[in-house]
Amino acid sequence: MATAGPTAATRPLAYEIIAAAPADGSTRARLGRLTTARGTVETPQFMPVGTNATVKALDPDDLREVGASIILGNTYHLYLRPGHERIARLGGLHRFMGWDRLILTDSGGFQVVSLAELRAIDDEGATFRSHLDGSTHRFTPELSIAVQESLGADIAVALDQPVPPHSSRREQVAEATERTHRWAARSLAAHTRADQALFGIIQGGLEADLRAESTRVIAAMPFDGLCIGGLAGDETPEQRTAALDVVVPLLADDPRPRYLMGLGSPLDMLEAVHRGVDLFDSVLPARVARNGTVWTEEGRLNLRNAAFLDDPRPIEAGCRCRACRGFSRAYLAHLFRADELLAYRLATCHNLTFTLDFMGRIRHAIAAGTFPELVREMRARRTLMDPTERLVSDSQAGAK
RNA sequence: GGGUAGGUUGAGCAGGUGGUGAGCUCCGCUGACUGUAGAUCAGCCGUCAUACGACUGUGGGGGUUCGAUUCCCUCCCUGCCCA
Repeated sequence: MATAGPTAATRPLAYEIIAAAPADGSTRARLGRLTTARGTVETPQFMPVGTNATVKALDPDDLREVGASIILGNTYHLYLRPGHERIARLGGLHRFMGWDRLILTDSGGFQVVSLAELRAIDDEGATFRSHLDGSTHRFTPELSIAVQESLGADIAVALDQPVPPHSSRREQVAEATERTHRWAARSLAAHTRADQALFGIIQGGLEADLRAESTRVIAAMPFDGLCIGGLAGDETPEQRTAALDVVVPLLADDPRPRYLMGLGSPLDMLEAVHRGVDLFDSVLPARVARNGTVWTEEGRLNLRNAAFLDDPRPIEAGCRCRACRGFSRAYLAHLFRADELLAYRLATCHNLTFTLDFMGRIRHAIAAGTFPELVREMRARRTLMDPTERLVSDSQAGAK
């Protein structure tokens, strides 16, 4: 059992390792509990993304029902609209959106990259134009922290400069990673809210030595948690694994939670947990749901496919979600074709339930000491949850 | 019954005033989506072909012509107006 830092009692966040990775090296998966004044989060855990102060298509009751204990908010988007100062005046992000469990706000660093065409970046900060109205804005580590303190997230994240896994030269990776380090230090210096945790981001791209260096630099700083950035992009599974195999061993004796930013495919998360990751976030389950794809133990289903128009079965027999409790695949298929709003809500509820329950299975397996077996089982089944695999054939889908 | 405007690929349209009509939007079919500018995007959507391409197609029939969606005759169908 370890707790984050010698002053844990006064820290805004405590991380307790409930079950450490076994000494036999069969897996680096571990069970943990993250505690803040607002509540606790069992890890490994998945955080649904609620960019615009909402997890698209769901309300807070839905979120609690699917089992979310922490969600992600976005500094960049909320700063632009409706404005962090307005949210602060209205009582903070939790009150504004009616969510009383944990919120982690992303720093806006990812948008610096995803909005690359609009960007001018230097050591001081990142300048970009709003995607909403074209107005010019400048993010600095200090502003990102100030915005996140205004929003009142339970966990803030230091501004970083992510590097796309591919299409980047080593010098670019090195430059962005070093800048991320300087920004990390400035973020810590700018952070003032004692009731808010702050996570730092490890970069380094796919360069092993840069990853290692970034891990050492960020881990040496007094963050409450460590994010692993720059993955969950267009890297191969092998490259992602290699990066984690560089980062996590260097954190072996570090008691803080490890958060792999952006990963959301169940099997991808399983593999990352296997390599020692505790937290994840991704738009993937919610986005694919809105676009008609739902995840099941048997594989992926695209509810827009004609095969489901006469399928009376629920998305997944035995699933506890509200979609599976009350409706057939045929009904969902109809709702998607009719562009009915209920389709998005039900499909999102299902995929988030599936994802969060999947993480629950992972936690139970770790607690039971059977996680390596779960990994073997899932690898063997290679279900359609994996975006790269297709599990359900049309004939199966159309079975009566 | 008379007049008038029309019948174009599932639907709705564009186009074409004698010289090769497969163009658009829906619908439909399939795929993609991983720190959300995404209830979005991409491909296909007459027939055959993996593809290159080939063929067919402008309501039906007939005529004129080297050649007809276009000109002529006739029939059918639809909207509107008048009886």
